[in-house]
Amino acid sequence: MARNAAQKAWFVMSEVVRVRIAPSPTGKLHIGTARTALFNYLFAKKHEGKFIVRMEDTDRERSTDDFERDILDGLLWLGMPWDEGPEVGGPAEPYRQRDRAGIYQAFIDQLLESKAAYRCFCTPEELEQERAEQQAKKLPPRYSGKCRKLTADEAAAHEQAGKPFTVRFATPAGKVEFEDLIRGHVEFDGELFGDFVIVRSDGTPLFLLANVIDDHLMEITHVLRGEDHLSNAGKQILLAKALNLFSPEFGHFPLILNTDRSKMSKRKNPVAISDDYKAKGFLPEALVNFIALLGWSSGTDRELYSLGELIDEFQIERVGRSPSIFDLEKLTWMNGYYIRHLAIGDLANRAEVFITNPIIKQAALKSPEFHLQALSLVQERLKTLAEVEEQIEFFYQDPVYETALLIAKKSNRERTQKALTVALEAVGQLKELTLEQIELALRGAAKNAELADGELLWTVRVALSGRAASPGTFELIEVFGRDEALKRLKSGLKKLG
RNA sequence: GGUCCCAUCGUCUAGUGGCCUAGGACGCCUGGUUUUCAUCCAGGAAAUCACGGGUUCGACUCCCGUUGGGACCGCCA
Repeated sequence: MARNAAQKAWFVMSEVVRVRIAPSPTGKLHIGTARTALFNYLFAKKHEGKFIVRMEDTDRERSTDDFERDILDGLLWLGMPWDEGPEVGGPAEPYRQRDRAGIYQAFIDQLLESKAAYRCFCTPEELEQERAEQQAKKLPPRYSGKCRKLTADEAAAHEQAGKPFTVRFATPAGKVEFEDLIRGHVEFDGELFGDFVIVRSDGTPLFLLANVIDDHLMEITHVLRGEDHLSNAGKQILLAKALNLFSPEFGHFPLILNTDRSKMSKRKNPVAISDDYKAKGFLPEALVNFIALLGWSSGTDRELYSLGELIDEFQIERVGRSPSIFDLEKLTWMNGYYIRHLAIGDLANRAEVFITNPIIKQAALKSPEFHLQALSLVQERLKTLAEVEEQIEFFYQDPVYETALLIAKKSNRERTQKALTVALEAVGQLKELTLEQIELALRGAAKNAELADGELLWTVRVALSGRAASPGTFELIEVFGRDEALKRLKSGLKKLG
């Protein structure tokens, strides 16, 4: 636990920016947490500083290893590896609060000794009742400060009797003020905080306290987090002062909202990066780009940025103060944009996990060239990777469709039969299967048979794909090759009777 | 109930006193390219800048108030 001299010296000398993201593993990586992480990451990289992850798992009841795994994997997936934190270590090890349990006691003792904090013997039931009464009287729910008035003897007697106690901060009266990087001058009246609990009856510190101590020990220079922590900053500044510690700079981002303008929540929105976005076929590039725009803008008309470009352009002063609603439609558009701009091999790699049909999987493995060609034909119509399988299915399996679909809008059965017949002939006679030759042959065939181009091309396309909407006729023939194309045209003709 | 925060097209936003009869993006509509869909291109509708008062020669921009919305007030973080 003790840092060696070299590390200590390094800390003292460092003037670099050190920021942290402090998630509690009580749920999967949340959109809001991801955005806070991103802004911290961008801020750190922009200033050539360190991005640190600290797991705040003091809530043992709700914290799980699975959630921690999900959060860490999510950060990595989004492209934000941490310089210090779980699994990579660092000079301020350990980076999980459950492993730091021994660190906090000295600080708690210091607070108790200096009378900046006191033991509270009130039971949860008493407190709950007190709160209920205050609520009923429409008074602000705050601790009465009852145990603060206990004499040393009374407190000792309670302790002697083995009564469980929490530790409360004796919040000093007076103003707390600070300059928030995003909100500007902020001030609170200390009295309004009440004497909040900083240590549980089991002796473990609460977030408010552990946070301050760890930020100090980890030499955090800037605390950048959601606006829901704004009043906590006031409490933590007070706490730091009582402990004789410097407070970091603070910056509080506006919240991300549900459509009904309440704080974005699991109930009303898909918020889990892993389950709701990664698993649904969203690209990390799109998510990062989109999330960055929730609250931040460059001041120009530009909206498309890679992570690297974001690092170059990001300025904390350009983060806005008003909350934003998460717009899934725009994210989806952006995702499609990023998919369209993927190199085809890259698309294939990323789409792989979304292809579950064993027939397609095997065939793709067997002839990767064909697979790549099929993918490139559907690439521009994908909004998410999850749509890949449905889109390329007909390349691998005989198309299933209603006979009527073969007949183009302004055509009829006879003309369609004719179209298929002459198309069959034209494709059969094709010397080389280039887009140009295919088009020439098909259009020529239509002309000779006195058919509109559209009549013929539509039915050929449907015979090949089985779909009302699909990639173009010429492209399909080129990718399928003569034999497969012929086979499908024949089966189409047969359907027509 | 208290404290704090926020307020420009449906949504994300630009705008820091005159360049704004408010710009961009998503979505929506129309047209073009085209065998279909998608892409792409061109165009359009869409914000009395929440409201009311000031300050100023001049306010989306500054000040005050009102209204609306939100966050926080836990032995959660």
